[in-house]
Amino acid sequence: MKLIDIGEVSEKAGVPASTLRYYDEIGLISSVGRSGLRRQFLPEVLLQLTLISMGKSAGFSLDDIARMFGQNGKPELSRPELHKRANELDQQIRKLTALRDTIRHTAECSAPSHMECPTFQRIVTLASRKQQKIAKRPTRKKRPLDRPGRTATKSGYC
Amino acid sequence: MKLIDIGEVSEKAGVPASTLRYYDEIGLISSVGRSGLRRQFLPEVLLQLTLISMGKSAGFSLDDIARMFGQNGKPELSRPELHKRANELDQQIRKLTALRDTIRHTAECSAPSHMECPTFQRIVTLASRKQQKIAKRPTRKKRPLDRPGRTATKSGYC
DNA sequence: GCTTGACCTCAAGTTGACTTAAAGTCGTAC
DNA sequence: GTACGACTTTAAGTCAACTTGAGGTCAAGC
Repeated sequence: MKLIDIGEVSEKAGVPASTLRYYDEIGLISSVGRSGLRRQFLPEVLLQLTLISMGKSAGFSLDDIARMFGQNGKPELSRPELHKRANELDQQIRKLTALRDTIRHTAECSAPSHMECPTFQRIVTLASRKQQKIAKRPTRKKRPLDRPGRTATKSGYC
Repeated sequence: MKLIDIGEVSEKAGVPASTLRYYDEIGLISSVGRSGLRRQFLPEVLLQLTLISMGKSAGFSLDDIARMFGQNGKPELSRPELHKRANELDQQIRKLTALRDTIRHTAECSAPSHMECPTFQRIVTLASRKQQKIAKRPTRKKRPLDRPGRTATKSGYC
């Protein structure tokens, strides 16, 4: 089993060595030895760092991440707890999708203030409504949010 | 135009009044008047707060959020910059989707350590690979990531 | 043997986003 | 007219996640 030292990990993962030291210190990753003073890691640490990066971009705390993928290799969280996390992620993905659509829309929309734009309002309120009730919403014919077709709107912007 | 005061905004948006004051102070939202000492807001502040919440859960800073949806109603960012933001969000959505699948998988997989599980590794590395090259990847028949069908894996876990 | 560069430790500093505390000010109900 | 409760201001405190700085150590190349 080949060990890689901190410099290489840092370079391959694109994570500063100081951060790796910090992660090691808090037990999020763990070095398996030293060569001289240099920390050495198992190759799988790269996979862990990918997970950490994904977790962070989802807004999880390092603590949460550690609990989800314990450095021993087994999650500390129970199966239902993990599923709960996954479902929360689903929620968040919907939020981000709405935000993306909103941003694309504001980039294109000619309304003087997007707050006045009905399409804009629709995307946002629709997204926030989804937060509350997921289960039973009437399935409708979808059309792309940022190009709402030919239906004229009151303001005429979109 | 009906004004709503800070208490009501706080309650309706589920945001502490102290936070609203803070947002007001840094110019992320703006109160339009006072009744006595109480800040009063236009109803559209609720929409703004929804946007702020979405932006935050995407990891944007309050500064970024302000720049994307300026309180005047017009974004400070240029069209291409907005599209760039939207594309970054697309990236992030993919990341979160991979993370969700990974979590669901670790919840179900029986491997003693998920680091050893080939399915796990596949989800994660696939996700991180997507970060680099988006444009030209060969389109393949998809199958759901966490139930990889009948193909036996080396370890036999998944 | 000496220098160099990449690491080390430990403590302290930084940043963003708030929260809390203390002391004050209104409008309303009694 | 006074007590109450919901607000106000300002300054200071908190928290996570790092980063920085100072001073030290080690292996390799000259």
